[in-house]
Amino acid sequence: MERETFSEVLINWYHIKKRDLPWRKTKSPYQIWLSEVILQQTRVAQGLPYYEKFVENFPTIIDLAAADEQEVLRLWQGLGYYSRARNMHATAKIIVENFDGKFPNTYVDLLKLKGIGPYTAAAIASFAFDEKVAVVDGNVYRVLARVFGVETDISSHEAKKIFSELANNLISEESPSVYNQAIMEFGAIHCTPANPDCMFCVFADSCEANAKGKQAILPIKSKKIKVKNRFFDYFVVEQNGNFLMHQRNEGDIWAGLFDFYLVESETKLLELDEIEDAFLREVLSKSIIKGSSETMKHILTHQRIEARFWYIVLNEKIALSKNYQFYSLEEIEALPKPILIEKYLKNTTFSIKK
DNA sequence: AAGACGGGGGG
DNA sequence: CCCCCAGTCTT
Repeated sequence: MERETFSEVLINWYHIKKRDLPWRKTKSPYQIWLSEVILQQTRVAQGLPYYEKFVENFPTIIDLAAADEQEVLRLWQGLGYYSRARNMHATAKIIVENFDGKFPNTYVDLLKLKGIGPYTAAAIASFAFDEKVAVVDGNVYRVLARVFGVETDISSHEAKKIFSELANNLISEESPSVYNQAIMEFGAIHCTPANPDCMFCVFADSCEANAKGKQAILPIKSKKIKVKNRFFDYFVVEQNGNFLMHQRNEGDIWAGLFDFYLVESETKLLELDEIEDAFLREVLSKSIIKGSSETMKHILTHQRIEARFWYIVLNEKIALSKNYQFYSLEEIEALPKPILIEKYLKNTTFSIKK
């Protein structure tokens, strides 16, 4: 296929079929950046309400930079990959404080910012500044692998280079921005992972995968993720209507989010007499056990968590450690929390007496 | 080059 | 149950 033909056909398709999405109506690099970070590894349907919330709460990069990280994380709650929110917040501060609030306007400079990798730099550079640089995301891998019959393993080192070069050869000279939108839109709603609509495809006659019936195997992806089992016994310690929580550290899931006192096992949920944790032993000796929740399963891409929540009421004073603190239910509402914790709180009624 | 990092939706 | 999603960062 001629390159002119590919981008022209694609762009013609796009003008007819594109969805009406809010970040396509702006040239604001801030709003485009916001949408791109939200949409990393996230579907439009899931990200859309978050985009609206962020634009409403933080209309400008100044507002975002001025916010507390906890506030940003709370707004991000439920979207996952929380380092995206923390990196975005840190980058907002850098742009406001060091760059006088002006967004870097080239691919190369954008790439230097935290949380902005090759995909997002290309997206911002083309959408906001009309730079001719091709985006390469999961949609682009799929569309190009199928239409051009590229069988390079997309999880291999060389794939990034091969697909990137191909995409940059195909990109429209006149409207690189529209081309980038178009190829991703085409991958998202027409050339879908499962059941692509090849029957009514604008590339039906030229697509390699369609000719050879290889839609199901392209793109080729070899990497398999290992799933780790984890068992969480959470201790929901109440004292005078307040609950013990702390902010999770980096180096594990949910960094920066708040949860209860956690005892983890690699093999099974624990019974109370198996608890060896010294702090918890002391807490238990001074508490009334109100009961435990049903086992809750929480599935992440790379982890399968079984969790149980022990609700206990602490009657005596105790020395706190590890950045733990008591919070009222009202304060807890404002804290950023993992969905697992949010679900537990939602399904539990505490009989609090003060 | 490989692993870590969330949560939801579709088949 | 398995796969994928407008990827990036760390080791």
